[in-house]
Amino acid sequence: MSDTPASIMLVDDHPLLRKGLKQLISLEDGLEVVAECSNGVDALAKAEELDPDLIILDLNMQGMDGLETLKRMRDNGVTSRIVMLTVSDADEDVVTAITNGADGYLLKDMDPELLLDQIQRAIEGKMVLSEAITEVLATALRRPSAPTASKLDGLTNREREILELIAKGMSNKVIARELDISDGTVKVHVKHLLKKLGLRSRVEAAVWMVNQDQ
Amino acid sequence: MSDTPASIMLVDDHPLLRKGLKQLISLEDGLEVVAECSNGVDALAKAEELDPDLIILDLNMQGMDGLETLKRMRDNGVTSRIVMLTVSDADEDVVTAITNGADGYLLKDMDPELLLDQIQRAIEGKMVLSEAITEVLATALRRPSAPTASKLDGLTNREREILELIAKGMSNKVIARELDISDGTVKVHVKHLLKKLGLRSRVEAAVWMVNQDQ
DNA sequence: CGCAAACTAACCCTTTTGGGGTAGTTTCAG
DNA sequence: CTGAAACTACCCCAAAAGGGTTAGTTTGCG
Repeated sequence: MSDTPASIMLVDDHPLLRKGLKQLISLEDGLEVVAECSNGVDALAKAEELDPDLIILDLNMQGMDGLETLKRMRDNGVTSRIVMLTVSDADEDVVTAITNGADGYLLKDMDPELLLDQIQRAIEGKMVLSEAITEVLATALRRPSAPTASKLDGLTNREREILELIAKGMSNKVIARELDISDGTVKVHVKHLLKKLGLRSRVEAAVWMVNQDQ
Repeated sequence: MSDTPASIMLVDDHPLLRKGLKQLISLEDGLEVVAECSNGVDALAKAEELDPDLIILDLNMQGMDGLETLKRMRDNGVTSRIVMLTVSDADEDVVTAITNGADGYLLKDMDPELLLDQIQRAIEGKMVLSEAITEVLATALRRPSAPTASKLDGLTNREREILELIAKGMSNKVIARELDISDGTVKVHVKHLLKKLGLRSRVEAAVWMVNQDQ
């Protein structure tokens, strides 16, 4: 062990969870939480400013989500080890996270003691993955590239965004106002996303999407 | 204040969140966490055994969810005050929770200090609701439509049948062939069912329906 | 730098959708 | 028996959706 404690930054929009995590970490010698952020934007700034040893990053956040935050951090040259922390089930996001430079992917519902172990291991430079996750990753790697992460990945950000709005029942006009673009443009995106997904109408798209995220 | 501390039971399948909550509560005089459960089944047994003053119940749990647990507790004669705790946004579940006997509905992402206040108020016998929730409840009560009876019951058999096909993404023409009636007739049924459900398009209907049967 | 992709927007056109109406048949409760 | 409701089907019409094209701007990559 080194003489100075390892610095850890927490990014999660749930104050309670941050509190729990911080308290858990404080129990351990050699670990110190040097910053807490509740959103991606703050996290970006803090990460560059403090350059912590480890960043624990929530995947599901309001505004800029964890994956986006991760990507931007790496783009900005942040070299801290970054571990994604996420609720519940084995997401397909794990592949995206790893390819975008995450050093680990842990589930929030794991045993606290085990979580602490994993945090230690992450700081030591190892890649840490929850049990349930390793399988997902394994099967993902077994299939070299494509079929893993659903047809959603074939869509551009805008298309995915619009698909989500369609899945809320919105019309092109409403979506246009929501995104502040013309409804003609929305139609273009809808057209493209339908073609990419092999669907024939926005209704099919809505149903598909709603069933997609259970 | 009474002389013995108020007993609190935590039910949540996230150990971390339980930890954070427990730590938060321990800071407060007069409050004591007497039990923690990670699932609904355990919670049912513990609740009857310990009869705590307050049960804090996670809405989103694996297995038996919070609402089901709540209902069964009340069915079993548990008289503890029960406050639902849930992630993020203003669900419509709040109505179900309240009608099923919940004494409060709080969001996990609220400020910890405020949460503590609310817990105190709940123990004092008050109903506690997060800011965002009061609105939902208000609008829900403003429409005394049908608490449980679902708007589906207002539809005729044919309309319900067609709604289900819409929820599979089918167009009027396809539905017509499926049911062996003219597409003009399908349009009539769609028209009626949209009106009855207060929706503005088949997309909204599809989304509503898919979300309806989980 | 040059090129590809994404995003934007407009044009054209056909099909689909949804709202209004009338109207015939059947079925079922009062 | 009478009447209401459901189901059927058509009419008209305006709006929305979707498919095709062209085209300008920006962004990122080699």
